[in-house]
Amino acid sequence: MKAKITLKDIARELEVSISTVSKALKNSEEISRDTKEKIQAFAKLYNYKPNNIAISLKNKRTKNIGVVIPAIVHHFFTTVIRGIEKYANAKGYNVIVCLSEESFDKEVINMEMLANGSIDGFIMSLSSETQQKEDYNHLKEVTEQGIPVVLFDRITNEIDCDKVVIDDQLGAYMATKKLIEQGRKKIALITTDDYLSVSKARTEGYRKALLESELEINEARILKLSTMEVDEKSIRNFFNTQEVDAVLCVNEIFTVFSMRLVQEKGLSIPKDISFIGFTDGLLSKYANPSLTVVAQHGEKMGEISAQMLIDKVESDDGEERFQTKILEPTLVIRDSTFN
Amino acid sequence: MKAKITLKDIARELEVSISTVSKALKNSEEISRDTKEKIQAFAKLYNYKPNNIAISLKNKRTKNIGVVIPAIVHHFFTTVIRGIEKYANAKGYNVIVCLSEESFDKEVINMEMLANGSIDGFIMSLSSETQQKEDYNHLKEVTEQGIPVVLFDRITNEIDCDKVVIDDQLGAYMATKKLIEQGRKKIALITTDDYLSVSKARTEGYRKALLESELEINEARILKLSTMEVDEKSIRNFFNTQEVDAVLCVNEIFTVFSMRLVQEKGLSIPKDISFIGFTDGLLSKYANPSLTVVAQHGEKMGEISAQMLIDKVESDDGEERFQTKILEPTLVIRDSTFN
DNA sequence: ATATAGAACGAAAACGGTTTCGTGTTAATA
DNA sequence: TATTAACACGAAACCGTTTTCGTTCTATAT
Repeated sequence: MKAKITLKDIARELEVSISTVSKALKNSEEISRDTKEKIQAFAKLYNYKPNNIAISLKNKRTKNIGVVIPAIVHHFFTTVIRGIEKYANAKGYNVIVCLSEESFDKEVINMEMLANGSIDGFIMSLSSETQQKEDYNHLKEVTEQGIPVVLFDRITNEIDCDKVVIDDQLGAYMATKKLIEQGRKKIALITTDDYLSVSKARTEGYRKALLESELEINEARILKLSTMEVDEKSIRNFFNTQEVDAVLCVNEIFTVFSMRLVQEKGLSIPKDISFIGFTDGLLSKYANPSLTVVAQHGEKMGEISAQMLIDKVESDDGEERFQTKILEPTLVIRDSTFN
Repeated sequence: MKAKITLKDIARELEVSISTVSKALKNSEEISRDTKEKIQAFAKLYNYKPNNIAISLKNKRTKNIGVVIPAIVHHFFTTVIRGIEKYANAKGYNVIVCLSEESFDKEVINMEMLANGSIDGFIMSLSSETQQKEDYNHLKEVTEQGIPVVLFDRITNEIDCDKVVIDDQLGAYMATKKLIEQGRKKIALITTDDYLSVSKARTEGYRKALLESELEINEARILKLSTMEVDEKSIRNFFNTQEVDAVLCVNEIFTVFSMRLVQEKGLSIPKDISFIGFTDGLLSKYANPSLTVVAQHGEKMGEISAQMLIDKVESDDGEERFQTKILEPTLVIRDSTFN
């Protein structure tokens, strides 16, 4: 086991000072050709690499960015991470991922752990519990300490920081419009409680499209699930009591699950009933029939978030100007609707 | 913006030495009651938290663990991360995730970035390119430096370290046996090239089961895809030329894609043909019909990996004893096979 | 009154770098 | 020959902790 070699080791071995070694390795003009070559050769031979921690301490910059998300076993979030990784890595940053698992407390703990010097900034999406409680003190503290934060997807207006979202309302609006164009009249919406910022916006888009088309908004056709898990009983009951010819769901899982229920009842998709979901993940592509969805462009969202964060981190902090980037959702047409 | 307060700040403000503050905050016996109370009160008031980086430098321990995986948009890997997070967080560790994206070079770069002090140990699964090249020098270097490594799922025998895998051979064996028991005679295998350790093991399990049951092994019934992406043409061609009554696939995606193809041909699942896949993910649960799969227990795998790694990190390094944990796969029966 | 022990605290080294500011040597210039 | 500038290098501070080893002072024992 050959332990890591340090500047001190090189200095001792070559009988020069630590400063000389440091400068030589940075190719400083101050050091003579000969000395530089000698030191550089020695360093290469012993595979010297500066210690990141020491550099972080000196520079007060870790080159780490903290990502706090509610869950990772969700296609959307994994694509966002991928985008973040892509941009961050290219810029020499590492990504520390923490999961809140939709819990407020975990979110707070994770942020506190990271905020004590481990990272240069946060990219995060709020846990459902946090959005429910509307308690954002942990975010306030962090921003007040001057740590940059970028919020994506599940955001809040309570915090002044950069934000990246897709236009959820527009997405739902586009989807609903599409269904209306195809002659659907009784369009259902399966969503979660309004405390989730995205669900709320999507519900608004749905309503807007119906209003515009002078279709009645039948509240009974809006199913609000209190949890993000598939509440089989509620969904089953919904389809047993409501007669609908199209369904918009706020995620993939609700969609494929609903499709199965109506297929069991002998309905044909999209002949008798159409479906549109949110999130262009594996399920959408491989479901049977494949799903028409509102794509959220998670990877792009991750890249933009990372870019905004790193810009802030590396800027000389002159002014505090925050922006909110709103990405346009895209409708990906597949077989759960007509073309 | 109130910047973070340091020991030095407290010392200056309270007119004591830095050492006294440090000791007082750790409730050292050396410091008088009065002084301790005064310092602790002050620290709490200004919300003092020690700087992680400084502590890392001092202790030569970062409380970070590096996770290097080939991809994150894969259900299996996300469940593993979840397991790692769960255990690591409970032990006060943070998880730095790096993606190799199946690339050897990225894997090497990521490891080098992290190996210079950023982490206390690695948990990783090899990229396909690495397994193909069989070049493990980056791993050797890291282990030689005394950095603990735990390999999971995609492992190699070339490296002496702890390992966690499921018994892939057994998984494939169990699955194949199940199909045989149900009267299937012409069982196909859709896999990837053998350089992937897991694919190789699964192929062996498949062969073993057939041999045991004295069924012929028809090499034409084994489809080896050169990439992990869905090679639509090859798969389509395979089903057009081969007559089979059951299919074992090494992942979910191959399975659902194949199911669709045969469904298009008018076959009924599982009446005419059965399917079993690997990985108990969303696709399996929500496919139509739902998938019978060999569950890999990713979350458990992650937990165990984290446990093994942290044990090593925190042990006093007395001896170098490495173990390989082999988890038992489980057959999850759903609707793509008979019961 | 003197030696001694313990209490309470501070100085300084250490972790591994970077960087500023000397300083000694040499060579060029007046 | 004296002055000066350039060159090549080293000392030391600094980042924020922890920790060892004094040191000072007081109180007790002799």
